[in-house]
Amino acid sequence: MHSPELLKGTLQTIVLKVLKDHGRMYGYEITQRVKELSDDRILLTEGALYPALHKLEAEGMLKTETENIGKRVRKYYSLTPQGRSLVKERVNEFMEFIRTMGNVLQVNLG
Amino acid sequence: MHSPELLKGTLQTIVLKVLKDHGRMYGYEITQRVKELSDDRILLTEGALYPALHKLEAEGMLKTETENIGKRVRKYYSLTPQGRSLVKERVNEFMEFIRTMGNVLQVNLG
DNA sequence: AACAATACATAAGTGAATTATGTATATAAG
DNA sequence: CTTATATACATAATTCACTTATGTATTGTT
Repeated sequence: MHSPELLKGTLQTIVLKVLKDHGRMYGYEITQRVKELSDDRILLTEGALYPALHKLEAEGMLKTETENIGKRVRKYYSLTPQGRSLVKERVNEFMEFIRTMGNVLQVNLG
Repeated sequence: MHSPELLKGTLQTIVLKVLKDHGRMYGYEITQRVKELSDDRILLTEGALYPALHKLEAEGMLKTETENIGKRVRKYYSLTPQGRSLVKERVNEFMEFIRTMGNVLQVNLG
């Protein structure tokens, strides 16, 4: 696992980008996908993920559809057009941040 | 300026690496150097910097020398051998984090 | 004379996260 | 069969690194 400090501020970016790349997903699925993509290095906690999803939905960035799987309920999230813009913004912001950090730390990233 | 959320957790890494690259520096000098290296994108606040320096000193990562410049006092910080190890650790940690984020976000960083 | 820059320091407040707790179904193992 | 693990959601309490605010004082600029 990563020193979790560095992860701060990246949750929204991660959630949005994963949703963009994989389309319609439910919360638990997002945690598993991120775990897989990060080779077990990023383990999203439910206490962080669900509030983040609710917030993005309230802001109109995500829309939801509820599905019954057996007796269980699944809540699928997908990007709205607004959400699609936000992904680009957030990813660009992150890449810009990395470029800056590369200069400050004088290291070659990527 | 960057969305400051992303900066969280990078302060120690920045301070240590800048001290490694430039040797003996005082607090205000560090803020100016980082501002310059980041092209005005990272502006360290005193409220964050000074406590961070004090903590690193208390942990034996930095040592200090006080100098009188006119009637003003300057506190110069430099890395201890332990501090030198920590820099490598922190920078490696950051690069590893970037690599992971590259995989999760499916983008080419650097 | 007034303002900005230099130079340190610490206390109060914020907010995104962790940790803890709760509910419930499905499946594998023993 | 019953216990543990995985699936699936949700929210409240707490933490802690940071921002913001405040304080002191010297030096350089307009």
